Amino acid sequence: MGKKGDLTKRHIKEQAMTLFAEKGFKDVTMKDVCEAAGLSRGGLYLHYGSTGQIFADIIDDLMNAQKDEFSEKIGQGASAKEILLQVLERYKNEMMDTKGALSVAIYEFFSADDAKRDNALLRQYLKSRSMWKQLLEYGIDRKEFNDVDVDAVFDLIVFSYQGVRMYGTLMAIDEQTPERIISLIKTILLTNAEV
Amino acid sequence: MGKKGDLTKRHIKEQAMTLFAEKGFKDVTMKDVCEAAGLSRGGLYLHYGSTGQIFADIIDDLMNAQKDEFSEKIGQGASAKEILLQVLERYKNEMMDTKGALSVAIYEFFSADDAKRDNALLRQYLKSRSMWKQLLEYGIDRKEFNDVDVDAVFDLIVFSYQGVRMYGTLMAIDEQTPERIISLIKTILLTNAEV
Amino acid sequence: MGKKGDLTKRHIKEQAMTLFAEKGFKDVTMKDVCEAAGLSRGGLYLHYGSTGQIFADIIDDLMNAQKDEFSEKIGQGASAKEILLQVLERYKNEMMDTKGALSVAIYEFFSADDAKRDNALLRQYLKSRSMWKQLLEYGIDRKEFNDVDVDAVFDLIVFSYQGVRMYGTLMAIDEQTPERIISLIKTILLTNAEV
Amino acid sequence: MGKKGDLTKRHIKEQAMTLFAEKGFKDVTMKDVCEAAGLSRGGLYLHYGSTGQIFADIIDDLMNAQKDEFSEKIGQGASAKEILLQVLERYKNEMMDTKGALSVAIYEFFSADDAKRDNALLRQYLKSRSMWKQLLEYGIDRKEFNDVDVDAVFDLIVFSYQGVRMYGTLMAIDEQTPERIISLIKTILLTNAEV
DNA sequence: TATGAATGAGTCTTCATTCAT
DNA sequence: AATGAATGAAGACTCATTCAT
Repeated sequence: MGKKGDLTKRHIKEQAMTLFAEKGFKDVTMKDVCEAAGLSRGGLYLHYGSTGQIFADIIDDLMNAQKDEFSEKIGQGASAKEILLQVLERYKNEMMDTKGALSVAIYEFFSADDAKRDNALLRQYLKSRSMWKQLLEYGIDRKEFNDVDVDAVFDLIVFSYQGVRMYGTLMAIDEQTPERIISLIKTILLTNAEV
Repeated sequence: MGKKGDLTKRHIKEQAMTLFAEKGFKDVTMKDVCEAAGLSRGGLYLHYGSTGQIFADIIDDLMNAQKDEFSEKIGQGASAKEILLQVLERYKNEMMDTKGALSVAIYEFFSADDAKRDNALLRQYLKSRSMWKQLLEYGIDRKEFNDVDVDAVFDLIVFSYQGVRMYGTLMAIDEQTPERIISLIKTILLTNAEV
Repeated sequence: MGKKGDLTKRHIKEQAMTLFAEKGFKDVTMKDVCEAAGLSRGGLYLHYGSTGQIFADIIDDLMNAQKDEFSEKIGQGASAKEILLQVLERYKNEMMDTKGALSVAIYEFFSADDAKRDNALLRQYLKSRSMWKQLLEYGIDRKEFNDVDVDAVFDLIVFSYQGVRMYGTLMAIDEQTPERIISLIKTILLTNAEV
Repeated sequence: MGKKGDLTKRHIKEQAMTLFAEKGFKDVTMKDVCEAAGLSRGGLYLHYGSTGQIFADIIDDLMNAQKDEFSEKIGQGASAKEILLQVLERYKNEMMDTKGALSVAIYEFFSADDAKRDNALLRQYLKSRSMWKQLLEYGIDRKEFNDVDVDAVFDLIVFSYQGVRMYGTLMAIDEQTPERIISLIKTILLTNAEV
């Protein structure tokens, strides 16, 4: 527990994350990581054999860090609308945070090699879907949300969100865009969308 | 016009396009293109100095090939709903066409280097936006569409479309997803969406 | 026929052969060959992808260069004893030529990797065997040689020859050794070995 | 004597021997030995500074283990022919034992570097020679062996033996070969070789 | 004694790019 | 226009070796 090697690994991941955020996945070399982490060639290879391993480790950490943000609140009988407004607010901010880190890298990483694409992303998507469905059904039950096609709304939310995030790294997206998308989603869900 | 060099260039672009579709942008080398095009090193360099030039040329061709599909029909007084259903049908098919070519490469190309992101994508986005706004306003005018926030609906359509296309290259997306998204968009726009 | 590339290849093989003779197979690096041949890194890789390929090519050349030295003379009805004495004389000289080139390298090369050992050496051995058997049987027929076990004598000749060549590269072998071995072989074969 | 360090050294040598037998000398790295011996890098270096040291140590052990197998029997007035047949039987078995360990490694080790070839092999050769000469002269004295050139016969025996052992690691040698060679040697030595 | 993290040198390998023909 | 040999730089990867603990 907590050996020296683990510290170094964490340090490598932190430095590498910055690089991935800046340059995407494919343009980061082991040499880059060495220099960023202040490690020698051999020193880095002691811990990771490729940028792919580093990236996969980072992704793993991120995914494990993500928890179900809805369940607890639903358990406490919170208002579905409140929960929704909160998460949409967060989504909006993330959509606007263009440099927001890893989307480019993730895209390159998972598109690189069939071996990688297997699971991680899909698992993440499914997890997110089950969370959202729970919320949406909860809201519909409580008559807080309109009686929509839960799957459709989820797909619309998640893919428009991802679309904006990705295109935001490629071109200057109008600041109003996230705003507008979020509003429209509210309109779809909330009966009296006096947002 | 129509010199031999242009023929060779076209041939190079065709072969390179296949490579870009397979491997994305960053992983295609000039060497790859040489081999694919059956040209010698020197021969290729006579026409293009880098994969970036080839790709930019390809993108250019694609964008120039895209014409305003709505204007004409609107001019002829066609039904807004009909126009909408047609284009959404096309979008749906494109969303399902996973290998559908260049999205990965485009993403890598435009995310690569600030110099490149200039505006090609943005121009494309704006062009698309003005086309859609024209259609949407036309439909609202004719009472065929609900009285929605035109900009918001456009953003929702285009970014959810792009989101699906991109994620479709990263993971196995449920075949129903494009279906559902398109239906939901219809619901938003069409008063009696008995789709 | 006779392109520039072939000239370069020959040049590479010549320079590499010197290196292999000096250092054996495993200690010669592609870098060594580059420098010896006066070629750049990339230049060498244009022609050969590994020292193994170079070595295999050299071995191939050597084996193809080797011709049946007995057949013709036998066809001319030459004296078996004369043919024998000539070839044994050559063997003796080769046994004494310690630096004599590639034995170390050959040993390392063929012992390296099961894939390589398959054939080349065995084929060479079998070719040599059939040549020798022809000579020995010819000599026995003509009553010039004693009525020996042809296979046994061949094995004794070839393996003692190889044993001396190999050990000669490892330690200082008595100059008389080849002499003695050759004489003994003559005694075995020739009825009145007043050699 | 008999310290813990000696135990570790013996353990290292045993594990390394396996590696040398498998891969020859040049391809075994200190890292390999670490892993095989279950030692850390630093731990191994405490005992040996290079694979050369380990190998030299192993060779030393082997040579010291070799004792004069003839003297004693000769002293007891045993039959020369019996002694001969026994040792030739052993040689035959060793020739057939292809994986029989260290010949490749020995060859690479002693051919590697002039510094190493000093004399270990030569000493071994001379020791073996004096043993054999003693036996051969003993047999000739007792009229059990033909009156051969003792040095010549020794060289023939030892080098054909070594030749077979070495080539046996490079190519598939006919199982009959050792048989035939040994028989022929008996024929040379024994008057009535009704073997 | 022993550990294992870290260093740095050496080699491999692949390309973008040039140039004589 | 086109060829393809050649260059040289960049990055990958592996070890021998050291050293703080």
